[in-house]
Amino acid sequence: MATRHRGTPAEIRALNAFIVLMRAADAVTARLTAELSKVSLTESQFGVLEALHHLGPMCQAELGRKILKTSGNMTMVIDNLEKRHLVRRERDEHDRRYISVHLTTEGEALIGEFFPGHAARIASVMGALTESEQEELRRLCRKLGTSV
Amino acid sequence: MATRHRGTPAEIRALNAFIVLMRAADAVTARLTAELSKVSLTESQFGVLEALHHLGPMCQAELGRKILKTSGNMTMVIDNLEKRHLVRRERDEHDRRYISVHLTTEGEALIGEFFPGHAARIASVMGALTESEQEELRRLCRKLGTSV
DNA sequence: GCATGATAGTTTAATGTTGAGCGAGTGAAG
DNA sequence: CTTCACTCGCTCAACATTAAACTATCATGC
Repeated sequence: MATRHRGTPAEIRALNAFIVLMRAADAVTARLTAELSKVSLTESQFGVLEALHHLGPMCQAELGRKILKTSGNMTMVIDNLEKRHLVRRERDEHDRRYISVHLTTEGEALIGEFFPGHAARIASVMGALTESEQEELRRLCRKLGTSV
Repeated sequence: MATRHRGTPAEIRALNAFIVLMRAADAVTARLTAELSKVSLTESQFGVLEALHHLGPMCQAELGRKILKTSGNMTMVIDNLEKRHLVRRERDEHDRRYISVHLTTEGEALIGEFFPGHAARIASVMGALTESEQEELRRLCRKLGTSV
């Protein structure tokens, strides 16, 4: 049989906290991804549309930095958005290395219609916690996220 | 310019809590994935090895339930582990639909050597929080995860 | 025995993801 | 001006991921 790993109580406590953190993040993500799939958007595609919607046109590299993806990845994600005419590529005239990505009218309509519901769903899910619990979760996660 | 979404204070609070939750989960995951890549293991591959190490041989469908992946996915992940001789497939004689997956000596050695450090790294990351903060995070995430 | 339905695993198409490397364009230092 | 370092976007190989269709196997009920 397998040899189990035995940890200290502190390690076991940390592992338990870690596991529920991951499960919670997965559960919320799964809930939101299910809604995204109804409009045939992946998480990355949504991230791009949302960034363009809220921040205006920007180049692929900057989009990649916003949604934490590599440049090779951005090429594919934007290719697929472009196929559906949700975004449009435009070569920068001043610095020809850059390609700024713009929402089309169609893309603007889609994200403008989808986002409010998306935000409401997040609020609904987080509503499982009280106001003070949400503030505490925010504090703990911020402490954790900035320490890594 | 883009039209910003305006939410209620409650919605904004929920969105902020949501964002830091996701960032924290991403940050911790990135930290662990970086270590996994040093032994050329993906998250899914590690999940399979860990499950086999701690729970003993089991079939692909059960492994898929453990690490929350589809059956089609398990075929590829286990294919890749098998290529590296870390696991071995064995057709069940009683019910020939099942294929039980076993760790090889090589696989057992790898996960047995890697796991303690993995657990220690999780403990180290979670150590950014005090003992009571970890307990509180666990409580909040459990409440959140089970309500979705 | 045989039809029916359920389950295990595989395959395929589409998308995502990374990492590495490549070619084009830019800017600065010499 | 030329070289050098850098950035940008693209390509490629490998692996991940899902959904759907498919095959093989088993169990149940007639």
